[in-house]
Parts: sequence; C-alpha cells; structure tokens
Amino acid sequence: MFLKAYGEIKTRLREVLAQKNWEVDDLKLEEPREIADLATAVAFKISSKTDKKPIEIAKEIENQLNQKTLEYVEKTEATEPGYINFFFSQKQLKNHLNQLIHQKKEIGTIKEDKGNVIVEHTSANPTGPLHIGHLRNAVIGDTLENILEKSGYNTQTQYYLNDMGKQMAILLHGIREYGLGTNKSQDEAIGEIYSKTNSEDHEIDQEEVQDIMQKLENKDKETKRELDQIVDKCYKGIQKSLKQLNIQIDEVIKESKFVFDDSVEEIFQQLKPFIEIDDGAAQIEFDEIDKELVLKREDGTSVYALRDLAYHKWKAQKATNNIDILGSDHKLYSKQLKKTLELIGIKPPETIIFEFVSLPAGEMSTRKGEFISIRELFEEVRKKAYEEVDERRKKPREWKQEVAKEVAIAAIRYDFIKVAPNKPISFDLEKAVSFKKQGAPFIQYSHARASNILQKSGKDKTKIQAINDPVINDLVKHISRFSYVIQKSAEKRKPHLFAEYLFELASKFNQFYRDKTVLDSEQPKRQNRLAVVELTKKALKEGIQTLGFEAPKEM
RNA sequence: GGGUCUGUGGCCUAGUGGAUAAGGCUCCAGCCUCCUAAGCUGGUGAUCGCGGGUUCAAAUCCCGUCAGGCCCGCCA
Repeated sequence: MFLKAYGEIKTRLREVLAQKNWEVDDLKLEEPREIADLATAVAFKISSKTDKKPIEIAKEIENQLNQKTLEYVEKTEATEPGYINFFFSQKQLKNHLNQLIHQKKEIGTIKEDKGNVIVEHTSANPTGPLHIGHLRNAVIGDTLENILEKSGYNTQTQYYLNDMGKQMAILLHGIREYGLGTNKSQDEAIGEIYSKTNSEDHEIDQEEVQDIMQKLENKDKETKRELDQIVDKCYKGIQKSLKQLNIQIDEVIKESKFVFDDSVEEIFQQLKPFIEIDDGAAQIEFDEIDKELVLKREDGTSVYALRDLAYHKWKAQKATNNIDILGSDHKLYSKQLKKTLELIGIKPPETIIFEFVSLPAGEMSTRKGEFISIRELFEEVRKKAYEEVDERRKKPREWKQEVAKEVAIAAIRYDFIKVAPNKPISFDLEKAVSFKKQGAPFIQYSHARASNILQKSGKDKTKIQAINDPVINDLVKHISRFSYVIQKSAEKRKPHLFAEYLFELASKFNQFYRDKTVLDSEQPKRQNRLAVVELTKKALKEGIQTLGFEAPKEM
C-alpha cells in the first residue's frame, strides 16, 4: 500500500507541477519519521527559480493537489518552512492489511514482469575451501537474488568456475607432485596442496606449468579430464559449504567451456580492430583508463580476461540484466571489462563491489593458507547457538540441534548482509559468535513469540478492526511498507536496506508484545490484536526467508 | 607515486542534499504470580577525521588535507 500511495502521490504531484509550469526533473518523496507518512521538499527547488517563498509555493501546490481526491491519502498539509506532508488513509490501510492477511501469495511480492536477471556471485577459484571473504560475496549475491525475485525479476544465479589458466596449471602441477589424499574433505586437501605448492620451500616447475596451459588452450582432452577431476572435487566441497548456509547456485559455468566451444576465439576476432600488440601480447588500451587489458600472452594462450569477456557476451544474450558481485580487488578490472564489452556493442554487466573482510590478525590469503573457512565459522557459531538453546528450553536433543542450526545460519548471514557492501569489515569470530541484539536471532525470536501466541489462540476470526492505537498503528504501518522496501532495495541493489527494515519490524513487534496483552484481553480487542499478530508473523516469516534463513516456530 | 573506497558518541552500524543525525553494544536505573526476559522501559554519551567552498538547506556535493583498506601482473 505504501508503494501504491507513493506512486499515486508522485503522479498527482507531477500533474500539479505541470499545470503550474514548474518543471522539476528529480521528484523525490521523503519519509520523515514521526512527522508524516510521506513528504516532499519540492517547493524549495521551485522557490529558487521564482521570487516566491517556499511556504507560499507549498501552499499553492497543496491547494491544487486537493482539487482531486487521492485514493490513498487522507490528509495533506503545507508546513513551515515549505514542506508538503502526506498522511495515508486509515481506511485504505486497514483494507490493505486485511487483504495481506488473507491473500495466498506472500507478503511483499510485486506482481510485475521486470525481465531476466543473472546474478553471478562467489565464483571463487577451486584452489581451496571457501573462507569468510567469499562468504560476504555469497551472502550478498544470494540475498540480492531473493530480493530481486520478490520485486518482479526472473532470476538465476551463476557460479563461474575457473578451470583454466596459470593458477589452475600450478594447482595441477602441485597435485601431480604431492598427490591428493582421500582422508579429509577434498576442498581442504586441495587448499593445503595449493598453498604448499606456492610456498617458498617449493619450487614450481615452470616448464610443466607452461605445458599444462598450452595443452588446455589446445583442448587436450587428457589434461582437461585430469584437471576436471580436481576441480569437480573442490567445487563439491565449495557447494557443500554454500549449502550449509542455505545458498544454492542455479548454474555452474566452467571457464573452459568458452575455449572449447571456440567462443573465446570468436570474441577475439570481434575485438581485433581494437587490439594492439605489445611485446607479442595482444591487449586493449583505453582513453579513460590508465591501464591496458591483456587478452592473450606472447605464447598465444588466452588470459582470464578474454575468457571472461566471452562469458559475459554469452550471459548478455541470456538475460536483460546481468549483475556481478565482486571483491574490491576487481574494481579496476571490472571497469576494463565493461569498457571492452561496450566497444563491440555488448551490454556490460552491473557490478556490485564489496570491500574486504579482514581478520583482526590481518588479511586472508588462500595462497598462504591464512583464512577462516566457512566450515570452521559455521561449526563455532552452531556450537554457541546450541548452548544458548540448551540453556533456555527443555526439549529433545534433535530439536535443539535443529534450532541451533537455523539460528547459526541466520546469525552468520545477517551479520554479513546488514552492512553496506562498500564498508570494509573486520571479522571477529568472538563477536560473531556472541549474538548481538541487532542480529538475526532477535528477528527469529520475535517470530517465535508471534507463533506462540497464535498457536495458543484457538480459532478466533482474523480481521483487523481498529488500528488507531499508536503502538498498533506504528507496527501495521511498518508492515504496509514491506513491498516498498523490497522495491527500493531491489532497484538500488542494496540488500542491507531490507535487512534493516526487518530488524525494525521485529523491534516494533516486541514493543507491541510488551504493551498489548493478546490472549487475555477482552473480546473486540482480543480478535483485533490476534489479527495483528497473525499479520506480523506472516510478514516476519516472509522477510526472514527473503534474507535466506528459516523462521522456527519455537526457539 | 597514481587511481579508488572508507572515516558518524568508548565500540559497531544506518542515513549520501531537506524538518530535533537513527539504532545496536558497553555502562547506570528499573521490569518475569501476566502470551517465550534471545525481550521491554528510562538514562549517560556525537562540534558526522580535519580545513575551506557551493547552496535557502551539507554527514551527504566540490576542492584541499590526514589516516586506513584495495588496485596499478603476459594472476584470477
């Protein structure tokens, strides 16, 4: 309803401004908490172009606005020094809320066809297990996908799996030398060998590495098969780590695909007019970027960039929107990639760059074997969650384990998603394990409380009758913003906005929970409050699932 | 050195042109005979790194400066 009201006000405001001949290119509505539902400061902008005071203009606009009744707006006002405030229709709000309680489809889903979008995320090299740096990538990607899906996109996630090039050649060389044991998790075993191969006490046989690279480039089936075995094993471990946190990749695309089906060569030919040869290497130079992009080495083998270009060309044909989630170390490269695609008329991807996750001790490195793996993190958090559940509820062990698992997944994911991507994170395991209030368990707990009331309520009719009580009004109004926040979060590609919204919802429900007795209250109130609880529970559950974790009924 | 991102109460984070800068942690004072206290209420605490500028209006835009991260590979 919030979304509809927003649209209605904006449209009407545009009409009025056009009538008055006041052109404003950037018409934006604000949400001034406590003051009004929506507001605009458009009068200030107009004022600077005319000789009228903002408040006079605001009053004129407000007058004109009210020439036509608005469906979702009950009251407007022009206030000093020149804002126009909008207050929503309580009747419409109530209707809307009652619809939400009874509708089949989930709360917040926007019925619109916004086209296909591929979200490429994580895409870590199969040279070891995923660590918490990759986790930030995975959580942002997966959550964004859920939010986009809810806002009307048809989404797919892809993992671009590197199985070509120098790094992989080095890995294969290392495995040939040390062999791959079978006793432990394969991604971990591979990670150990990879870091051993790169360590200072080991000398890399450059000739062999060169040979492997050449063979792969020339589509040598035997070498490909040998490497495939390793890559597949490692990816299996990666996939398991992701699954642990409720992250599912829809499609895995191997880099070699584009060499083997000749699309790398095809795009290379397409780029020919822009390519320059420097010391035998084929590269592209840019006017606006200071650094050239190498596509092929002196020996004719392709570099990652060229294969990635072929991948992006392929993706551009499959979806209208492509979003890549990348670490900030890829910033320069992604700029080059986009420019290069534009040269040959291919729509470049959008990129969401996230800053690094560091440990209190310093940086993580797969090559050096310094990192906290997702597995370790998950185990730690789950252990802690189990202690917490165990302390509070007398229940069977399996039940406590299940809840602990759900809480752990939620706590980890929420911790990463609530921070805007462009902020660097210093990851402290101690702090991550101690459940802070501003985290997922708090939200899950609110849902459990709501569920508990409903479970004990029996069969009472669910219809919201009165929403004039301030505590209730605050809560239900917040729920009415659900699809609006989904929309905003999706269009701005900012999943943390939704994470914050959901925390506020939980917080508002807890205030309601304290102030308003539900089960033991007198009848018109009981039914009304019960309906509010049901609606809140629905919204919390839907929001929790959108963030990629579960909402236990009890915890 | 060049590019880029970040800098908000003791700590973590939101807000990136609009009305008193919003939360959480910590600390202090309260609230379980009453639907799950993983909760709630109140309080202490901020010249938004620093200095200029633009604007009716700046945490937000511009310039400079300091501090930290990342990048500047024929790696990915």
